[in-house]
Amino acid sequence: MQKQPTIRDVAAAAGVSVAVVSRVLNPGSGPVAAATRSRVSEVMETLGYHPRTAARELKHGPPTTLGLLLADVSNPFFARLADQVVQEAHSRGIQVLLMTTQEDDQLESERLSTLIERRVSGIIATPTGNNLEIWKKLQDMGTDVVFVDRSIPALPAVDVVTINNTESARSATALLAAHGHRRIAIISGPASSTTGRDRIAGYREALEAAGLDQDDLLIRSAAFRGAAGGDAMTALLNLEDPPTALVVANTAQVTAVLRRLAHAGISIPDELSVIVFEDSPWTELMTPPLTIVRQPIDLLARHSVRLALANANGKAAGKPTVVRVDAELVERSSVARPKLRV
Amino acid sequence: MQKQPTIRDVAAAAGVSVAVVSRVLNPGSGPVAAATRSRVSEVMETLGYHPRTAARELKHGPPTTLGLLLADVSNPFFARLADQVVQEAHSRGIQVLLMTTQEDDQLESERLSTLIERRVSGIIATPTGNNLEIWKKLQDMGTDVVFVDRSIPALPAVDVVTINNTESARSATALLAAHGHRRIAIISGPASSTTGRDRIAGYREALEAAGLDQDDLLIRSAAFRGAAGGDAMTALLNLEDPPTALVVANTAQVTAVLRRLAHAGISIPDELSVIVFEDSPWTELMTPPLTIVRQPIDLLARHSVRLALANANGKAAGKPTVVRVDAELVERSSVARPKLRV
DNA sequence: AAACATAATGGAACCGGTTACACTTTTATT
DNA sequence: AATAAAAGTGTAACCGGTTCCATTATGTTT
Repeated sequence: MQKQPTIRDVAAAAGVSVAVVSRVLNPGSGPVAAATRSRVSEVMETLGYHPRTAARELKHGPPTTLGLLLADVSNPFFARLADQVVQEAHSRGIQVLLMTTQEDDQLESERLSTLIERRVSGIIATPTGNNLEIWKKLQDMGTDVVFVDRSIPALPAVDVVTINNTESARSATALLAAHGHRRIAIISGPASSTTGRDRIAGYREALEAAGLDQDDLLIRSAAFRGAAGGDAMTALLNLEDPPTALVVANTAQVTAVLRRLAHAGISIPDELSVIVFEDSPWTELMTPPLTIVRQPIDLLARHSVRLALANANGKAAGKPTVVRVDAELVERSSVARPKLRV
Repeated sequence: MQKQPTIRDVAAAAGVSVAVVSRVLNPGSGPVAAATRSRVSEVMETLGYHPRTAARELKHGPPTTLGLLLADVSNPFFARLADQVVQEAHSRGIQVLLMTTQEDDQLESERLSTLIERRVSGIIATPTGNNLEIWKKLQDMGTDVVFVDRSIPALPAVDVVTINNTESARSATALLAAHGHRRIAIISGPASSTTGRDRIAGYREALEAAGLDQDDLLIRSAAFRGAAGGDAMTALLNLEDPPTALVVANTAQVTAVLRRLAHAGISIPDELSVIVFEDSPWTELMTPPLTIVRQPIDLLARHSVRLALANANGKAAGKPTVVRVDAELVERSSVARPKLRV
């Protein structure tokens, strides 16, 4: 366990002052003679010198770290988002601190405290919906906050990057209606989430446009975590007049819903047409291949990183940006015309 | 954009010295009168004071950050690993810097440089297999390096946490042999990876134990990224004497292989029995539900974090620890007796 | 009440970089 | 050749915490 050389060690070994070494370290911060530069570089090499980030950040905390605060990373949607965010950040020389909330306010608040203490330049988050004061404080401090996938209406000043949830649910529902379905159900995220609300709104729009009756019994919310999706599915199956088609708009609950369907022996699409919000490669391998709503995760990531770094890069804090990217409806084989009732 | 209060602002406002404030900040570092403590705490609250991590780390870089260097996070195996590592780290008050290599030496080397500059206390990584000198240097510096899922034989001094790959592949192969299969194929990771090598070794052991002939044509390696798995599958199907059973031991290529099978119209398990190394909830939803090897990701994560923090917590650097956890063979319906050849 | 241990606090150096400013050389201008 | 401008380098302060050590207040023991 050798202790690391400092900038002064390098300066001494190269026979120059620390200022010169610093200039070699930060090209453009001042003139250095070519000969000196190469000598210093050489010394750094032989000494195995690496400047300490902590010390650098002390002077003027440079935008070198981003906080990525997600519900969890076991959900493939968030996993791919994390992957893309990390890649995008790396390509700009930025590091990513990954944190998870498990959808828990308290944990979220703790994570935010650490991010404050680290003085990260930006935060990309899927907010739980609470901790309003902390989010505000973060912005006051000049941190670039970007909400991705969801938003908090009570915080209109925050940049937001989401897919066009209303439109996605609308087109999925419309496709089912076009196939002749009249009893179309939706399982969505909790109504407390903007995601859930928007998708249900789109669903309603589609029903209305198709001239179909709305039945609140066909609208089910399922929490992001746990087995809520399965229970919602069971409830739908037990309805007096059960649905002939279903949109599973809560990404986190897709497999739980399908498991329940398999368990109940419901065949897709003969007994139930299904469209899911989920872009796993597995959806195509199912029997039958599932019709899906594909969310352009790479775009979400790219825009999020861009916004999270925007202010730090000097762009004055103007009005908040809202980016809404379109999802893609991929038709496969889980949607068919409804069977006539016996 | 208000500028943040410092410890001196707090000290001034509370009418005490910075030393006292620091002691309030770090309980146990020295005595503070109860009255003073509460007054200072109050001032910190009203001023909205948050100590800067960068400044704290400057004195004695405390073990507050872990580097997690994975191939990528879009792979569900790594995603869940990341999720568990983050949770485990958080429960100990440690933050996680997430980085990805895309299996690229060059990128790995760059990531490691940033981790060195940050003086992270520990690194959990799935190494590409190169950059030996950097890994060594990291250890010299006293960084706790833990390889997870894979290892580098040329670096025997590093802690390693993996599943028991040999045994996992052995038992999967043995199950197929027990069902009467004599032509059993395996698609595994590249032979350059310990994971790939160990699994093939286990496969061979099982064949030998069952008294079956070994045919190198039945052993296929597929790179971790890209479509290599599909090509390997095609090659197997085109064999003069194609296999009746298959172990897909390269987690990253499972869906690619299955896609090729679906495309070729091969029915499972009638024409081909299949066991995959993969624990996605989707495997159970397939037709038929797949027999899988389940890797105890939570254990991998827990041990990794423990080891990555071990030395930092004062435990002298002894001999390297190797943790090998057992995977679980979950029998479902993708394995059957082979059909008699016509 | 004297003597001493202990608690509470403050002053100032230090961690390892960056940077404003002063100073000394080169190089360019007329 | 004199002078101005530019290039190269060094000194020391600073960032915001932590911590050693000295000093003062409080409490205990005989």
